[in-house]
Parts: sequence; C-alpha cells; structure tokens
Amino acid sequence: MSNLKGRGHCQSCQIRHLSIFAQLPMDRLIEIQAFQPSVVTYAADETVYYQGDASLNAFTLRKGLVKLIKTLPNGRTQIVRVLRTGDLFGFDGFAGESYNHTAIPLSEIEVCRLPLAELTELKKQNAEIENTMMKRWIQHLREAEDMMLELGAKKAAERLASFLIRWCENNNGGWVPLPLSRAEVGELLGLTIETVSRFLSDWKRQGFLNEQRGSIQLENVDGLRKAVCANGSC
Amino acid sequence: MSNLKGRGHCQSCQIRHLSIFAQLPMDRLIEIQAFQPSVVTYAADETVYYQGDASLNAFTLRKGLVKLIKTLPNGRTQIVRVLRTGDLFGFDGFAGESYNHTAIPLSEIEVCRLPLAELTELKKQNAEIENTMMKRWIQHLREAEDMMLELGAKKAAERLASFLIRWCENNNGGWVPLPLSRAEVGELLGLTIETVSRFLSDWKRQGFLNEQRGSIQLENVDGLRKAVCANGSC
DNA sequence: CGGCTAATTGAGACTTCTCAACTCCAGTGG
DNA sequence: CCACTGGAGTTGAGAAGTCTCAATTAGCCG
Repeated sequence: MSNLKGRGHCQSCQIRHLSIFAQLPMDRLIEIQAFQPSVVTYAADETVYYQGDASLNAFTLRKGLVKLIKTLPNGRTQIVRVLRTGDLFGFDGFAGESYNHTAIPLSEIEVCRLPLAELTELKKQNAEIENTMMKRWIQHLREAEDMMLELGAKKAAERLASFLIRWCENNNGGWVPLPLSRAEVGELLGLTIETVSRFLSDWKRQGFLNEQRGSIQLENVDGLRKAVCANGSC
Repeated sequence: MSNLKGRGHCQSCQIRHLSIFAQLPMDRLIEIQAFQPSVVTYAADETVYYQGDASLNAFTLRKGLVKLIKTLPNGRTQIVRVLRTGDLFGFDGFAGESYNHTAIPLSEIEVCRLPLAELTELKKQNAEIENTMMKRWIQHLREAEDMMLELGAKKAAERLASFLIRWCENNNGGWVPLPLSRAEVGELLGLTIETVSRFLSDWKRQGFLNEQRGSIQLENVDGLRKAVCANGSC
C-alpha cells in the first residue's frame, strides 16, 4: 500500500523551485506554514488514483515518474502524459469533475498530497500560486495539442523517432534513462509492442541509437531524422 | 479581410452567459464598463491567427464555428479542437507563449477580441473570471486527453462513429448541422478523405444515418454502435 | 541453474492509404 | 434555361503500413 512518510514543509522542500509554490516569496511561505501537505510514497504499479474517483486531492510529484492513462472498456490503453519531478496532477476537482485518467507510478515514487480544499484557499490568497498553475495548465494544453498532432498526423516511425528525440533532448548524445517498457511506449504512441520493437531494433542495427538496461543513447540524431522524417515530418 | 464591427458591451452581450464573464455579478459588470472589447467578423477560411504569431489577444467566439489546426512541415494537418459559441481561444500569451495552433473559421464568424493585457487586469480583480477560466482550461485538458485516447487507441470506424455520436448527442435522432468537409473530419480524426467517405457511405447504406447538405441525422445510434463498437470500443 | 517476463523476429492477415477514375452538385455565364 | 465548370464526394484496385499470432531469444531474479 501507499505509505504516508510524514508532513511536508514547503519552506524546506527540496523541489519547491519546481512546484507550483516556486514563485511564492519567502514571507508568504512563512505565513502559510500551517499548510503541511502529506508526503506519500507509492510502489511501482501501485495506483495513485483511478479514473472516475472523486478528485479530492491534487499531487505534486517529488521523486520518480508517473504515467496518466485512459483505458477503453475493451482494455486498449492510452498513456496521455508522463509526469516528471515537480509536475502537478489530479486537479480535476477544481473543475468539479472526478479524475479523468488513472495515475500509475513507473517506479517507486514520492508525492506531495495536496487537499484541493486547502489548495483552493491558498490559491485564492496568493496570486503567484494561481498564476503558476494557470501557466502550467496552458502548457499542458499545448503539449496535449502537440501530442494530438503526433497521434493523428504521423506514422509509426515518425512518432517513435520524435518521441525519442524529445525524450533525449538536453542530453546531447549521452545516456538517458527510459524507464518505459515497449508496451508503455506503444500505449503512449498508439502502437503495438511489436511495431515499437521492430523500429528500435532497426535503428540499433543502423547505428542510430544504443540501449541497455532501461537507458537509451541517441548516437546519431541527424541520421535518424534523415532516415525517418525525410519530408520534415518530425 | 477581417472586419471590425464595433465595440462590445459586456452588459448587453447576448452570449455573456456562455462566456468567461458568465459568473460575474451585475455590479462588477457595471464597474468594468470601460472594458469594451472589439467585436470582429471573419469570413470563412480567413485566418484569425497563425501558429507562431505573438499571442496578444484572446478571443471569445460569438457566432459560427472555428477550427484550431496544427500543420506539419510536409503539409499534413491535425485539427486539435472545434470551437463553439462562447468558447475562449488564443490565450497562449497568458503563459508567455505564442499561439500554438492556427485558428480558422469554418463559416463566417463573429468574435470578441480581448486584449490579453486588459484581460489579465480584469482577471486579477475578479476572482469569478479567474475561476471560470480555470475551469475551462481543466475542461479543455480533459477533452484533449479524451481525444488522445480516440486517436491513439481506436480504429478508423470507431473514431468516426464516436465522433458522430458525440457531435449529435443532445439531438435525439434529429438533423444536426455538420459544417465539416470529409477532409476536415479526416484531419480531426487522423484519417484520409476516402476512409471517412467509405464508412459514411456504408453506414448510410445500412440505414444508420442520413445526410444532406451539411446536415446529418443519426437514425440508429444503437445499430451503429453495435456494428462498429462490438467490444465496447466506443 | 531454472523459471519468468520482456523483447525480438517472422509470416500472414487486416486496415488504411494512395492513386485514379468517376459522379454529383452548385454556381456561372452564355 | 441549360450547358459548362470546378470542387467535393464516391468508389475501386492495388500498395503500403500496422497488427496479430506464434515461435524464439534475451535478460533478470530467486
């Protein structure tokens, strides 16, 4: 089961600069000392919440990665987002809605559990929080639009290549952890395990990338791009 | 060219109940009288703004329909959203970003042009506006997630059927305007013109739906669902 | 080492796209 | 009023892409 690690203290929080409280000046931070959200850990594959659950808490991811998924009655699954440290999720309750997706850790994670009722108050009293959240929603929306373009307008190889390139950007040619199974990459890109595997194998054979134990290295991004996205498709 | 129709007066606005000012009490509305956004008309296919343009204005759609599209360098296009009366769009500037998509009318439209600088002020001073906008962003995000599931996890027929069913819901078996060409339906669902046309023709022949001059009638939703979504896939 | 799961690979089926021809319809101009 | 025209939609045939099923291999943990 999930495990309550204790109460969080925003003032001393290591990842506050990544959180929705990043812009909050120190004096406000001291004032809201009373707000001590729970820090909770979840094991890999231990669901944080299910689609349809009442959205009473939002979460900030402190450690690890989380996938947000939606599932069709017939079992087909789509990953709608992969969360990283500092990301806020589970805020559907702000719109009076229940969770629209299921949140599942990709590894052991640590989150900060923020009761929406309290967060609403804080947000009301601190324009910086409100503002930071707004910017994030807009960014998420933009990313979602980008993803629709990926899913709707690109072929398998293009989707996979541009996903890898995005995943590895800012790591010029180095090794990057990719803690997603073939199945999960497929669920993210709307492809089957086999299709993902085939292209990755091809590209490894062609020397575009290397892989070992959950890490990946893009050795020749330009080559990959030229081979896959001939017409500027990714 | 687009045509400035005059200044809008929120107090007397016919569609205010659908806008982000819907929750604003009348006395606040009187106070913000100075805010008189421009009402502008655009002809069909006359672009409101382009992806990449600086986002200085947001818009509220007053009349007509708008499509938001993203285009790949090779010309393939994805419609990321179809807007209806009352919808707010073009707010990327709130996050310090330029427009992430191109906004094109599907027919002659009328919009209310809201300078972001002024809207920011109003929002700051009126929690109701802030709140309404927040709810809408969250709703948009939810719809975007739903769309990712459509695009990533469903087959052509399933996407098309569930699109039609959604488009026609709340119009039990009646005629519903569908001002989208086959190409546009395709761009929305990630399909080609021909694929869209084939399924629609099939379904017309099977008596699931009728069509004439830009309107559609779902005659047998259950039949359609049973034929297409056998395993609960839409 | 054995046993399990994930990943790979192949073959064939199925879906969707591409290209091309044709039809239908609305609008135009004679 | 009607023939013409151009665009949108339809339909067919074949190609390409992706999936499905099945067999095999690789990698990890006990």
